[in-house]
Amino acid sequence: MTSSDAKHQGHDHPTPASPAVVDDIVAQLARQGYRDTEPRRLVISAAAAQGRPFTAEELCTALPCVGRATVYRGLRLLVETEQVCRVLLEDRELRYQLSPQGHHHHLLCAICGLSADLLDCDVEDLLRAAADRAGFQMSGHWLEVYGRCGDCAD
Amino acid sequence: MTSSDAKHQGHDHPTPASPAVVDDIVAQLARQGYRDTEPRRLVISAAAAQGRPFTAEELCTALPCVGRATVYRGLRLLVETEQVCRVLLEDRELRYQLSPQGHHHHLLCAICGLSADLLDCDVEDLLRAAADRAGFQMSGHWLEVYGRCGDCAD
DNA sequence: GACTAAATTGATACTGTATATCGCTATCAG
DNA sequence: CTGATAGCGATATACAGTATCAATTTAGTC
Repeated sequence: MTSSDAKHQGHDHPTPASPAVVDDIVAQLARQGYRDTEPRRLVISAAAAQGRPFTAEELCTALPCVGRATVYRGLRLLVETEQVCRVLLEDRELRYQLSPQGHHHHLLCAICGLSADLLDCDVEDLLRAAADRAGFQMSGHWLEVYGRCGDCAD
Repeated sequence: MTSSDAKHQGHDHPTPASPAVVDDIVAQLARQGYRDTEPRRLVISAAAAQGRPFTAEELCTALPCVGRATVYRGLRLLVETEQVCRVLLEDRELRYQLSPQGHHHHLLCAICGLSADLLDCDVEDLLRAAADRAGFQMSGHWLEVYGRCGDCAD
């Protein structure tokens, strides 16, 4: 498995974020007019170090030197610029995860929290057709899939 | 269109709930050991009177004589007994809607809030297969589809 | 119809998540 | 260097939903 794999690593402890990843994201933001600041880099770095979807509060705890509001603002910016996507658990808890690959869905392990990306699944067309039949013009959708990953399966 | 149609009526004003519908739900609850109480009936009646997905707070406002906690408890009970299902808007606002038909998904109009049920869409199998390919054992999913209904389309 | 145990209610306090405010600071183009 | 301003952080606030608990209501039983 490589770091470019769709599956997000299942380590229990965050792995240190590669500086290159952080630099890359900062560069993306700079291209859109956003400044390169220390707190923002810390947020990006901490986000990148998570092995699986994380909550905003978890980042706040991991970054006691960065203000809560700044963590939330940073995450919001990363979502808006599509560097990070939001993941919804079954209990409606909102989590985040670094993934710059554009629109996709997630497989979430209910046991260990591991996330894998569903890249090869074309629900889009199916939904659009079903929407058509109901007289709707589809514009978007929200989909999360829950289950057990290989390691946590019975 | 009949009242048993999958599409929920798009009236702007709540239509009075048929007492038969309320009685039916109360009977379902009674079968499971839940008491027939006045506040509970009011919650059910108000929920049934909504033409489209509604929030818990909207019910609270519609029922000033019923305590907030009771409205929330009533809704939770109705969800647990599958008389009402939960709907998630694009902004993550949680809404509810009467629909006793078991598992299904929703088409939500982003303009007028109208909801239609997606009954003839088999995403299940597609998702399960994709999950399999990723080494996951699927146990559930959350899906909402957004768009514009016939009346609100361009 | 009265009685009793248990379910239910409602006022209120509380929790957790997220945003708004606003004076101060850091960034960066010129 | 320097000024305009994006960004910061401490804090207040907003909001949805749950917990608490004494008082009430229900649904059977006598």
